[in-house]
Amino acid sequence: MSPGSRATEPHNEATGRSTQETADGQPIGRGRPTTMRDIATETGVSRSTVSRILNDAPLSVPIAAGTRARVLAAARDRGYRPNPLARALRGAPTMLLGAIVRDITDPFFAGAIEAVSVEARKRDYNIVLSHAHAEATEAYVLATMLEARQCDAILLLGDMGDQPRLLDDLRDARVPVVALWQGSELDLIPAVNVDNRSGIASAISHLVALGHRRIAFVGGRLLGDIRERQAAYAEAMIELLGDVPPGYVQLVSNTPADGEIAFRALMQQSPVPTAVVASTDVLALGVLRGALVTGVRVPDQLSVVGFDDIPMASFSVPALTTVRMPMAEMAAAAIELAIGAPRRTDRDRSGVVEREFDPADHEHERPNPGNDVPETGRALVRLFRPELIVRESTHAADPPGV
Amino acid sequence: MSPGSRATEPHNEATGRSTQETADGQPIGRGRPTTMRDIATETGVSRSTVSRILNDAPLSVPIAAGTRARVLAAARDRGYRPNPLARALRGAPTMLLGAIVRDITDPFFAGAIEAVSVEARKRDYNIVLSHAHAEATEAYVLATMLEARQCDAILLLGDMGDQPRLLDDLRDARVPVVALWQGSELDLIPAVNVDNRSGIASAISHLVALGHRRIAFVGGRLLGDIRERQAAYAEAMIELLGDVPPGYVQLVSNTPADGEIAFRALMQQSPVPTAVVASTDVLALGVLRGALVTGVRVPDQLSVVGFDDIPMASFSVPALTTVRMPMAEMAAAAIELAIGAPRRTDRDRSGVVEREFDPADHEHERPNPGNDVPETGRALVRLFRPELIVRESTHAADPPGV
DNA sequence: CTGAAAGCGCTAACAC
DNA sequence: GTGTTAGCGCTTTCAG
Repeated sequence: MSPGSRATEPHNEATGRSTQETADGQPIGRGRPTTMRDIATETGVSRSTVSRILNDAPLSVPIAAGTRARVLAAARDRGYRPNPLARALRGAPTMLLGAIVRDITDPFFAGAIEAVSVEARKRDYNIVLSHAHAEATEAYVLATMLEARQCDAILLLGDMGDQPRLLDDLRDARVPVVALWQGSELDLIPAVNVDNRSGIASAISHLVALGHRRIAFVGGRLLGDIRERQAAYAEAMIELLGDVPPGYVQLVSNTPADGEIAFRALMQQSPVPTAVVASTDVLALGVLRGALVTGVRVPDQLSVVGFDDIPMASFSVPALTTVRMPMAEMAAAAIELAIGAPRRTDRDRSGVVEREFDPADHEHERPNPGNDVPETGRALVRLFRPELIVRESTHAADPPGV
Repeated sequence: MSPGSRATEPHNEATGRSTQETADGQPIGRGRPTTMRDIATETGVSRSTVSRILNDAPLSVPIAAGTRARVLAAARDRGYRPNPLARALRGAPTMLLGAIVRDITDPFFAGAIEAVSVEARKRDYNIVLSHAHAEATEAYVLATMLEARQCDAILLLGDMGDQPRLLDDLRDARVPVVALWQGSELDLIPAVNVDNRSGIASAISHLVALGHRRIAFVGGRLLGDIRERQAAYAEAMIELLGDVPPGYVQLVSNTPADGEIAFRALMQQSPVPTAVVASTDVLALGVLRGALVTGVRVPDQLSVVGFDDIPMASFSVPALTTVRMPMAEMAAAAIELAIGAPRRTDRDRSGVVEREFDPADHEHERPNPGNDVPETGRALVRLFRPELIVRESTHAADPPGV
C-alpha cells in the first residue's frame, strides 16, 4: 500500500489479461493493464506508431492501412486503455474539475452539485468534491487538491467569504478558479451568480401587487448572499414603500430550525408583518413550519416567499412561492469560464454514442448586461436573472393597504 | 490548453514564485511549479538526494545534516509541492476515491456523500463524484473513471441493481469496488449495508407495543432496499400479528409526492391502517404531507415511521419517528474495505496540524455477526444495526387492539 | 553520505 | 510510412 510498492511486484508479463484475485480473495482487479508498449511489441511496430494510430494523430501523417488495422485490432482485443496519469504528466488536462462546496447537505447545494456535475460531464470532466464545511482547517483543501494541481480548474460553490485562508491560498492557485453562488465580492476571481437584487425585487413587487405593505425579511446563508439579498430587500422596500419597518429584518443561520425562530421573532413585532421574504427556501420552509405549529394560516394570514426553488419548495404545505434561477445555465457558464467550451477530442472507445455539443444548451444564457457589480473592482462577474415562481404561499393581503 | 503546450512555455527559472497573469488577463496561476530538479540545481545536489530528503526516505539512509537543511529550506521557500501525477505514474496511490451515486439530490444520499467525504478526508483521500442518475449511458461512468484508473478504489452509493451494464463492467475494474447501501445482492462485490430487517423489525415492534395492529407499508427506492425492507415488513407482520392485511403494501417511487399518493391509496383501504411504516424518510414525509392536506391527524389518527433519519426528519410536523443508521461508521467501513485503514504517510507541508488516526472513531462499529446475507453467495457483506429514534409521529393506537 | 541511471506510460520533434 | 530519441517529475536500485 505504500507508495511505490507496486514497482516491486512480480510483473506477470506473459499473461497480460489473466484475471487474478487480490491477496484477501477479492475477485476484482486484473493483471497489469495493457500499455502501448505491449501493443507495439505484439504488432511489431514502434510505440510512436501505436500512439499515432490510437490518437488519430495529425491526419496529415499517413499510416499504412494494414498497420493501422493490426494495431487497432490488438488494442481492441487486449482492451487497451490509455493511462491518463501518463498523459497528464505530459501536460494533457486531467479532465478533473475541483468543486469546493461548504455544505453538501444544504439542499440547494446538493442541486448545485448535480447541475455542475451534469454540465461537467458534457465536457468529459469529472468532479472532485471537497467541502470546506465541517473541517476545522479550511486551508487543508488546498494542500490536497489545488496545490497538488490534480485538477484543471476549481469551482467554488457557495460563499467562502468566511474562510479567508482558503481565499488567500486560492489567489495563488495555478489553475483557473471560478466562483459560483459566491455572494461576497471576491477580487480577482471570476464569478457567476444570480442577480439577487432582481430576484428580491420581483418577490417584493409581487407582494406589493397583492396589497402587502408590512413585508419582513429573514436572512440566512452567511456573508455574501445575506448582504446582497438583504440590501436588495431594503432597497426595494424604500423604493416601493418608503421605509423598512423596524424589527422586520431577522438574521439567523440557514436552517429550517432557525427560520422558525425568525418567524417567531417576527410574530412579536407590532404591527405584525403580513408577508415574509426569506433569503433561502430552507429558511422559508422554517417559516412555514413555524406558522403551521403556531396556527398562523399561510397564505391567509401570512404570505411567504422563498429563494432558490429547491425540490422541497414545490412540496411544502402550502407549496412555496419562490425565486428560481437557471441552475444548469449557471453551472455551464461557470465551467466555461473555468475550462472553456465543451469539446470532443478523444475518440470514444467504449462503444457509447457521444452526444455532440449542442449550441442550444447555451442560448438560454442571459447575463445581465451592465450589471457587473461595480464595487468588486476588476473581477469578472456574470449575473443571471432569476424568475419568480408563484405557488400557494402568497395571497392578497387581508385588509387591502396598511 | 493543448497537451504538451506547457513544455514549450518560457521557463522563468529565476523568479520562482513571481505571480503572473494568464493571456486572457485572469490573475490566477503562476509560473511553472517548482520541481525537484529546480531544488537540486539550486542547492547543488542531485535529484535523488532531494527526493530522499523530501520524503523522509528510509531513515536508515543517513543524510548530511547540512544538506538536508539546505534542501528543506529551498523547498520551503520555493513553495515546492510534489507532483502527484508523477508519483501516481510510478505506482503511488492517486489518493482519489471514486463515488458513484445515483441521485445526489436525494437527501439521504447527500448525507451519505458527506459522510463518505469526511471519512475519506481522514485518510487523505478526495472524492471523485459520478452519478449514474440522469445519464442515459450508464456505462459512461466507467470510461472516465474506472477504466481510466485514476481512482484507487470505487464506492457504489445506493442501489445500482437496475444498471446491469455498470455492474458488469465493474466486475472488470482494476481497482477495488465496494458497495454502500446497495440493497440488492451483488455477487463478488464487498458490501456495507444497514441491517434492514432489524430496522424494520424495531419500527414494527415499536408500533405493536403502542397497540397498533393495522400497520401498512410504503415502499420506495427501487430494487434492493425495497425488497429487503418490504420483506422484513412482511416477515415481522407475520411473526407478530400473524398476517399482512391485503392492500397494506403500497409501492411507489422514492419521492415525497409519491409518498403522498401512497398515503391516499392507504386511506382507501378498509379497515384503514392506524400506522404506516415507510421505507424511507422521503416517503414518510410524503405521507405526513398527505395527512396534513387531507386532515388526518398524525399521530392521533395515524402513526408514521420513516427510515434513514435525514435532516428533515426531525423538522417535519410532527417530527418523524424513524430508523437511524450509523452513517459515519458505515462510510468508514466501506472506505476501509476499499483502501485500507487510515494512515498518515506524507508529512504535512501546509502548516496544518494533522489529526492522528483515532481508534475511537471505529469502536462504535457493530457488524452484525452471523448475519452475512447467506443468499449472496461469496460476497463479503458487513451489516450495521440501526436504531429507532422515537419522535412525535408515533402514538398509542386509539382503540387499544384491533 | 551522495550521484548516476533507469524507468513508470505516453507524446512529439526529428530523423530516415 | 515508420522508427529513434528525448523527456514530463518522481523514485529507486546500484555504485561509488
